[in-house]
Amino acid sequence: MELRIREVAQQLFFEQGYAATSTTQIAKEVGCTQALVHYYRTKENLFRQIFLEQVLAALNVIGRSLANEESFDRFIEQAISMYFDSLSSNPRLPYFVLEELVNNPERRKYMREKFVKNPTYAMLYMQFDARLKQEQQAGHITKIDPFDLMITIASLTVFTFASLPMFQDLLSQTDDQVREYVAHRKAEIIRMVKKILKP
Amino acid sequence: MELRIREVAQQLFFEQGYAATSTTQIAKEVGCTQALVHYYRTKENLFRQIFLEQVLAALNVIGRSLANEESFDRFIEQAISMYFDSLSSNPRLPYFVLEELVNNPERRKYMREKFVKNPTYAMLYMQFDARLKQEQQAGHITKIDPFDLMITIASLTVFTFASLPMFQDLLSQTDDQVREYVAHRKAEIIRMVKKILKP
DNA sequence: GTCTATATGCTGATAGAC
DNA sequence: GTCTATCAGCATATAGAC
Repeated sequence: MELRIREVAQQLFFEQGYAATSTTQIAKEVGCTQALVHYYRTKENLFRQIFLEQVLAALNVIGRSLANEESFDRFIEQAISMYFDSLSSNPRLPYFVLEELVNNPERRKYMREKFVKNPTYAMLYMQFDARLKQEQQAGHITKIDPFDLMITIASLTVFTFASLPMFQDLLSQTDDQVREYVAHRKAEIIRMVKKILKP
Repeated sequence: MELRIREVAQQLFFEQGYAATSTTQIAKEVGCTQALVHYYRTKENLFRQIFLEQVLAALNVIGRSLANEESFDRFIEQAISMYFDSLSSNPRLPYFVLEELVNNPERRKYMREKFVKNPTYAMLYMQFDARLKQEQQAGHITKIDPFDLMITIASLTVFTFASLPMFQDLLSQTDDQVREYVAHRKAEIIRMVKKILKP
């Protein structure tokens, strides 16, 4: 049952956020009593495990894309493409992470300890930085700050997924139209980032 | 007192979101009883008035920027610049609107009725579309879908402000550093959008 | 208009039987 | 491990005195 609680909790946290999801609701969907959700851990503990796992998975995708040794254009294309694809089965993740980090200073602190100060993840950024400098010196791309590039790609990707429910409802789109829209934005973002990077 | 309740409520809704803000907290900060917050209206009613007012103000800024008759580059520059400046005194607004629209299907429905189906705002988009087509035909900019351009600018702008608390805490930035970062992103976004639009 | 007092419901969490 | 029963706290909202 522990696994089922985690699965259901994850889905509900994704869909509604932490504050809007009650342990009672989790229990109801799992089909157990509310007390059982608390037997293992507190709500905050349950959340943290799920949150951490998801962020790690996302960072993993980014990490793997950095291993790409082809041309920089291909690298950018693949990195954005991989990220889009991994999010297509998890479209609520970007908004979920954004929401919890924006609303909860405690979690930002937790993330700083866990990731920013962690050599493994600091290294990811160093690799990205090094690769970018190398391509600049070879004249393949224009001079650009690695942090700026990172934020730009994150902005375009995260917003695409975070605004999906808005987009769907405001413009009365069907599920198929939404899928098409995401595919279109993926291609468009790749195209734009490449253009931005042109010398 | 009615005005003070609205002012305080607005600030708290901005900072914490709708769900996390209680009428008790509003009353405490106003300095009146909790019952008084309910004398005029329900919490949802109070929220809607504030929400509507803020979205209208934001749309107004966008509307005014469209009136710019100078070169398209100047127009883009001014539009983004105006939006950034108006948000600098209201940095929580983009996240606030995003959060409430993502989390609440009722409010998306409300927004669709209020804005998408409203000729005044449909016209804003038509104006933008017309201007873009005109500049394309004159060969000043590359061919681009107006909706794509809109979403791209929104992504870059909204994410800059929405991620501000994250950015500040994760990288331990001072308030001055944050201001500098926002100014930097503003310039960078203008530069990128111009480059994307180059023929 | 602003108050006190209170209704009603939901929350997270715990104690303790089996 | 899973249950029942129950707690204390906080939420929104309302009734009614002044």
